[in-house]
Amino acid sequence: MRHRGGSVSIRPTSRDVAQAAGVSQSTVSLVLAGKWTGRVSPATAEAVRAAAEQLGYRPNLAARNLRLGSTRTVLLVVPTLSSPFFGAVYTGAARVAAAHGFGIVVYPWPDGVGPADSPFAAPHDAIDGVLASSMAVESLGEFAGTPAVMLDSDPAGGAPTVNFDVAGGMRALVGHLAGLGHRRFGHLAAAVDEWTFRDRGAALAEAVAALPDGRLVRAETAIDVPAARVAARDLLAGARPTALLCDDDQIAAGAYKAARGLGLEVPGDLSVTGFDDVLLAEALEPELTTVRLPAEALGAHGMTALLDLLGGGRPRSRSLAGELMARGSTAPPAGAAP
Amino acid sequence: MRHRGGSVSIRPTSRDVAQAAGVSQSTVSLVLAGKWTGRVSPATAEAVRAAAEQLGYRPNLAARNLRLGSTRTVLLVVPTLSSPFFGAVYTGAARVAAAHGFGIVVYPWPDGVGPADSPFAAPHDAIDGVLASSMAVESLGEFAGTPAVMLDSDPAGGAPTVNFDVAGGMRALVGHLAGLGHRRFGHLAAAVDEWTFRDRGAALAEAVAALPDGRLVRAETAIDVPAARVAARDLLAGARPTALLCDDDQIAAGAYKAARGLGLEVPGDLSVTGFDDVLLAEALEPELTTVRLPAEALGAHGMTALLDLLGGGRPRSRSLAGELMARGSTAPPAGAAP
DNA sequence: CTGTTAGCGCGTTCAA
DNA sequence: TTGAACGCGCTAACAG
Repeated sequence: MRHRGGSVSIRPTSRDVAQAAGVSQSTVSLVLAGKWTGRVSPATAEAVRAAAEQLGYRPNLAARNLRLGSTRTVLLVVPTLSSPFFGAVYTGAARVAAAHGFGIVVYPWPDGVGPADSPFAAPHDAIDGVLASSMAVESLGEFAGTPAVMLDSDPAGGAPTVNFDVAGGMRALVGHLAGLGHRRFGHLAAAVDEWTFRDRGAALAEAVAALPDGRLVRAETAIDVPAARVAARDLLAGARPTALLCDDDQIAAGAYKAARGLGLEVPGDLSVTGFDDVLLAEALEPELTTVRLPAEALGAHGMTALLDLLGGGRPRSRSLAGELMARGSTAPPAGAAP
Repeated sequence: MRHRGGSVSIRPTSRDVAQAAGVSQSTVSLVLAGKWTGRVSPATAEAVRAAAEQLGYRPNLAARNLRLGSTRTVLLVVPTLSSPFFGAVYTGAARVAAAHGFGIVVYPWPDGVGPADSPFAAPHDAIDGVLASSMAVESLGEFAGTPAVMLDSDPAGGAPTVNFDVAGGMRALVGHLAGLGHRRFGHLAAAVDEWTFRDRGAALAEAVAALPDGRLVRAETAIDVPAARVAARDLLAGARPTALLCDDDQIAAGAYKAARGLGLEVPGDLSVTGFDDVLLAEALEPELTTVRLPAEALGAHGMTALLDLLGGGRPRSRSLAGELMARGSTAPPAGAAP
């Protein structure tokens, strides 16, 4: 609703600013775009700024995007918001994006939701690029064709990738445990068909096989505490590993419960390790030996690669090392010589 | 890379579709908008759909938004992504939004970051409305003027609000503990100046005051495990409450550690309660008695209210009840008669 | 130094 | 039943 004469509750356009400043629309555009030096007199430039300020003018993004064909916005696609992990990824990515005048917007895209579900619910292409974390490149469906960098995903997808060296992390864990004297290992694997978990499993199997007398049993579980508890109980009831390596800190929490349920003490009777080092690791008791994955660096490197890609470059895939966090949940096996 | 008859894989426009189908642009628009009944012959409509499908046409959002003046997108502003809580809020909001053809995009806006930090980093106004969770309406700054619904925020802000009945939750907790025989309470409060925590503290003080012989001591802590541990230790070293009510599950995790550090058993020597019931509550041992806050319902009701607001309505503020989850961390105080 | 002009791709009148 | 023409607000050429 427009009120003539007095104040206007309608959003001012660049034309309104031009009119108020007594210049043309293009002059306004130049001045507000910042690159007017030597093309507009400082006096008129100041007049334009004043008029814009006083009118509370802010450019219409839709129009600007339409004209420019780019939005300086990238989409961070994550499988879920229910893990603190992605908060860190966002923070890292947003920091480098902001330094380049880019914005990041987060789009949780749970697996198994087809693109057909909501034709206009996704930001489609109001974005310049996609940063996708922890998913297969194929499940990007709708965003196919948009420049994309995959995070924590299968490097065999064709898109540039920034990953964690999860294999190295697993080897570090096994090395740590073997150094403590462990030989009989259990693997509580995440029953999720993702690259990172496949890689973890393979690296673990390899590392144990390389150990003289190394033995490994394996069970799968969903990534939640109750499921992990059941899976751990079943595993421990059969074989009797002295160390249990869990694909995720949440799974480790379930393993704790199973161990206590069986009268086993952690770490006295059973060493337990996790993976990720999210908030859970330090909340548990004893605190969890795990591998810290540099999630913030993942986001930052991913955004850097995407910026490179958008600029026409061909960023190289790379891998980020994790860090072994040795804490209270691991100890020499019972009866081992110190 | 798509190879089709040697043509370049440039994004098709509605004009391309029109040309391919042998009709005019407006016909394409009508057909794809779904409102063509009685204005376009079924045969041509089908031809248009086929052409669009075959070309992989998808409308340019920027142009559509410019023309329509609305984006059918709302922004969910959250203070952090590092809490699983907001994942649930998103899920609830997204479900309702999708049912109405709206999309939701998440924008993490940490407290203390001024709007001046990144002129174009925020989605500004490429949105129809804002759903802001767990923040003061004043800190919405940049989005002032956009239709907004506040979630889990101070109802005194002017904007429509959807909140949790945290006061009721606290009363339920106190009732539960008092029923067990507790009279001396400790409050580990979150040192965060947010409505929800102020409300929790007030409700707790009131409930304890209403109890014959009720006593309450109080300490503040940041919301993380190590800080909470220190605060809890200090509190327990002074007064000797038999029950410790924590403003958050993470704080409760720290309290567990402090208790064990002092040789106190939970719940034998000290009952502990949390608030929120996020993943931590069931991972701890013993499992945490806490108040489950219906985060998903919060998001859903908030989105419903925002839709109402966008439609010109005046949604009423409302409050959602929490649910007491009595688990293993609470028991009668030592020496109490059963 | 500044104003005029021409679209970006779409949805929606108006005529045919 | 369909097509031609217009304009959303902005920016980038090109004139003046």
